[in-house]
Amino acid sequence: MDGFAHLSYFLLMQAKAKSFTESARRAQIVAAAIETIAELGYTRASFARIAKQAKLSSTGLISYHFANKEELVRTVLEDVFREIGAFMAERMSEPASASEALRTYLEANLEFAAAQPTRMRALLNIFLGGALDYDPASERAALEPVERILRWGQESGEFREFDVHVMATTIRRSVEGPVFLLAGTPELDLTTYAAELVTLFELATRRQ
Amino acid sequence: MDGFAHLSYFLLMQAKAKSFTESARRAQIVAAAIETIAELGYTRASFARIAKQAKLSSTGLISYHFANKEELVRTVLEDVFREIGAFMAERMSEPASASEALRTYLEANLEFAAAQPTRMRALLNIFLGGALDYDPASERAALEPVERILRWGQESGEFREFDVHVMATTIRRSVEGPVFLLAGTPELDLTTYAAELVTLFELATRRQ
Amino acid sequence: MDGFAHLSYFLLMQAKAKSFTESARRAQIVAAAIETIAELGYTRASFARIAKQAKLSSTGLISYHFANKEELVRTVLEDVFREIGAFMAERMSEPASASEALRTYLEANLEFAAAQPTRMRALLNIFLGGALDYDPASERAALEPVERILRWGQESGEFREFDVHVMATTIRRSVEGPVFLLAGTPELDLTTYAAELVTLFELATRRQ
Amino acid sequence: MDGFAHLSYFLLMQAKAKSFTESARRAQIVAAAIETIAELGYTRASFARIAKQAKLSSTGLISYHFANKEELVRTVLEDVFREIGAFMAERMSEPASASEALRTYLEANLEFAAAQPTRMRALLNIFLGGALDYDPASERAALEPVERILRWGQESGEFREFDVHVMATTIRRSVEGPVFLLAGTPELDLTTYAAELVTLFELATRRQ
DNA sequence: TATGAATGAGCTTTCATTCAT
DNA sequence: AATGAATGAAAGCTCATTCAT
Repeated sequence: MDGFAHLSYFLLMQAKAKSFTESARRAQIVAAAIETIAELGYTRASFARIAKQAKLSSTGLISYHFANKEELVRTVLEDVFREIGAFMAERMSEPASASEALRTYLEANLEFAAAQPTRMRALLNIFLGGALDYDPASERAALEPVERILRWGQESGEFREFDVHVMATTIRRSVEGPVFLLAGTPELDLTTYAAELVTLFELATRRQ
Repeated sequence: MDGFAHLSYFLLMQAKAKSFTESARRAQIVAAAIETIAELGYTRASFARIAKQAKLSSTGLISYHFANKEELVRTVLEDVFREIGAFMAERMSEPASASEALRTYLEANLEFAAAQPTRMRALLNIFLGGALDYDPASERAALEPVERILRWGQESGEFREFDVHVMATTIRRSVEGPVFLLAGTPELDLTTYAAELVTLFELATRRQ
Repeated sequence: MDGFAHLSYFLLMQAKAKSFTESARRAQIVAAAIETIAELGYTRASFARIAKQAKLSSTGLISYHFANKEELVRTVLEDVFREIGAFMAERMSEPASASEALRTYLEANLEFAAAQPTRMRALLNIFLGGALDYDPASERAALEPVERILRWGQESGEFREFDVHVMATTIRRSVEGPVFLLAGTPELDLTTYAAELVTLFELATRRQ
Repeated sequence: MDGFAHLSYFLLMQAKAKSFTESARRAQIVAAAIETIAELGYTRASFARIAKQAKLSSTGLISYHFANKEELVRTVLEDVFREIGAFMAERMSEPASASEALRTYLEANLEFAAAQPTRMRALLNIFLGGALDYDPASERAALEPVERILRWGQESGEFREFDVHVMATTIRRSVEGPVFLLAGTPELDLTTYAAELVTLFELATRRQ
C-alpha cells in the first residue's frame, strides 16, 4: 500500500550475522554513499568520493566491506526501502475506501519525501542515473500498488472508468516530482503540495 | 506554446558563422551522440562510442568540433529542442481557449514522443543521467508555458482555483512518463494515452 | 619441422593495416614487454614496469595500443614465433632421413636459443608463468612435429620401437632446458650442448 | 639420492621450538597452501584463497604464523621436500651399480609423482610461477645427485663418456615432464612412462 | 580540416601486511 | 592464539582532452 516497499524485490536476505563493528562501518559507508549519490548523482559517486565523504583512509575499505559497487548500491536501496517500509507501516491504517487509500498514498509519499529528502534523491538518482540497467519489471512493480487501488475504486463504483495504467503512471510520477523540486526549492511546503495532489486526483478519478 | 522550446535557454548563440563542411560534421556527430545516448544512457556514451557510431576515425575529431563534452551535450539539446519547436509550430494553431490549449499541449507532446522516440530518450537520459548539474532554472523554464496556460484558464474562469505550480509540475511529468514506458512497451498506443491524459486533466482543472 | 612455429596457432591475422608510427610504438612496447617478462617473469611484468622499461609516460599508452594484457601477450608470442619461423625457414633444408631431421631439430632449437636468449626466456616465462590457462592442446601442438619425426623413423626402420609420446616429451623438454641454464651460466656453450643432445638421442632412438 | 631433497638448501633451521598448537596450525595452513597453489598456480594463490581453503577466519592468521609470504612458500617447499625425502629413503636401497642407481632414480621420481600429484604440481607451480627469484644455485643443487650417479658410472666403466651436466639436465627435466602431462591426462600410466625412460637413458648412457 | 598518437587523471578491485583487542 | 578491521600500494583499464602534423 505504499509507493516503494514493493521494490523490496531487490533485498537479499543476509545469511551471515554481522559483527557490531562491521555493521557500524557498513552503515557509515552506506550513509556516505547515500549522501554522495544524492548530491552528485550516481555516476560521479565514485568510491573515492564516498570514502572522502565518510572520512575513510582508503577506497579499499569499501571494497573490504562490500563485494563490489553493485552490492553497495543494492545495500543503499535496501536501506532506503527499509526506511520507507517502516515509515509506511506506521503511517497507514486499513483504508475504508479506495479514495481514502488513494489520498493516504499521496500524502504518505510526500510526507516521506519531506522527512527523508536525501534518501529520496539518492533513490531516484540510482534509478535514473543508469546504475541499474533499465528494468521494465521494476517499473511495473512500482505501479502495482497504485493500480490495485484504482481497480478497487472502479469495482466499488467510487471511480469512473479510465485506463488504469495511464492513471497509475501519472500518479506515480506526480509524487516523484517534488523530490526533484526540493533540490531547487528546499522550503517547498509538501503539506500543501499533497493537498493539491489529493484534490487533483479525486477530481480526476471520481465517478461524475 | 510547446513543452521544451522554452529551454532554448540552453542555446548559445553562435557568433561565428560555420562553414558548410563544419556544419555537416557537427550535425553528423550530434546525430551519433543522440543515437548513442538514447541507447546506452548518458554515462556510457563516451567519445569513443560516439565516434564509433558516427564512423569517425578519432575521438579527437569530436574535441576538434566541440570545445568539450558539455558543449556537445548542449548542442544535442539544441537539436532536440529545435526539432520539438519545429514540430510544435506546425502542429499548433492559435488556441481559442485555455482548455483547448491544454488539450493541444498534451496531445502534441505525446505525438512528438511517438514521432521521435530516439530524440526523446536521449533528452531524458541527459537530464536524468547527471550530465548537467541540476538546474532549477531550467526546471522552472520547462514549466513556464504550462503555467501560462493554467493561469489563463483561471483568469478566464474556465479553470477552478488550484496551485498552478503543482498542477504544472504534474502535467509536465505526465507527458514525460510515456517516454520511459516506450522502452519497455514499444507498441504503447500514445494516441489512447493522450486521450486519457486529456480527460484526466480536464476533470482536474475545470471549474466544477 | 621446428619446435615452436606450430604455435602460430595463436596468431590472429590482422585485418587493418597499421600506420608506421603505430607499428613502431607497438614494436617498442612489445620489445619492452619481452625484456621485462624475460627478466621478471610474467606475473611481475605489470603494465607499469613495461611502461618504465619502454620509457613511456603512462600505462595508458599500452592500453591505447593493445586492447588488454592478453592481446599484448599474444602479440609478444606472435613476435617470438615469427622470429623462430624465420630462423627455422633459413636453417632447415629438406631432411633426407628421420635421424637427420631429429639432429637438425635439436641443433636448430639450440641455435635459436643461443641467438635469441631473451625472446626464449620470455616465451617460456609466458607459458610457465600462468599467463595462459594451461592448455593441453598447445602442449600437444608443441610435441606434434617431434612425434612426426619419430614416427617417420620407426616406419622407415631407422628407429627402434619406443613410446613416441614419452620420447617426444623428453626431447622437447631437453631443448628447453638450456634456456633456463643460460640465466645462471650465460657463457654456456650451446654448440657443445647440441652435439651432446644429438648423440644422446641418436643412441636412444636408433635400431640396435 | 633423490631428485629434490638437495633443495633442503631452502630450509631454514628454526631456532625456537614450536608449541603443539602452533605446529598444527602451521601444518594446516601449509596443507591448504599446497592444495591452492597446485590448483590455481602460484600467482592466484592469494592469502585470501588459502585462508578460504583452510577455513580460516582471517588472512591475518597466516601472517601471524608466517613472517611473510616468502616464508610460507619456503615452508611449503620444506614440506614437499620432507615428503620426497621420506619416500625416497623407504624406496631406495643401496644400489649395486650406477645403472641400477639411475634406474631407481627414474622410477622413484615417477612413483612419487604418481603418489603425490598435488604436492608435485604445487612444487613446480612455485618454481615456474615466479615465486622465487630464479636461483641458479638451486638449479645446480637439483642436478647434483644425478651428476653423482653419472660420474660414478663413468668411473666404473658402466657408462660411456658424455657431458655429465648435459645428461643430468636432460634426465632431471625428463622426470619433471609427466607432472605437467598429468594435468591434461590424469589417467597417464606412469609405470609404463618410467619403463620407457629407463630404457631411453640406459641406451643413452651405456658403454657401447 | 582531420588524424592518430599521447597524456594523465580517474576508475574499481585485489593484495599482503599491520594492528588493537 | 586468534580475530576481524584497516591500510595503502598496486593492478588493468577507460576516459576526455591535447597536440603535432
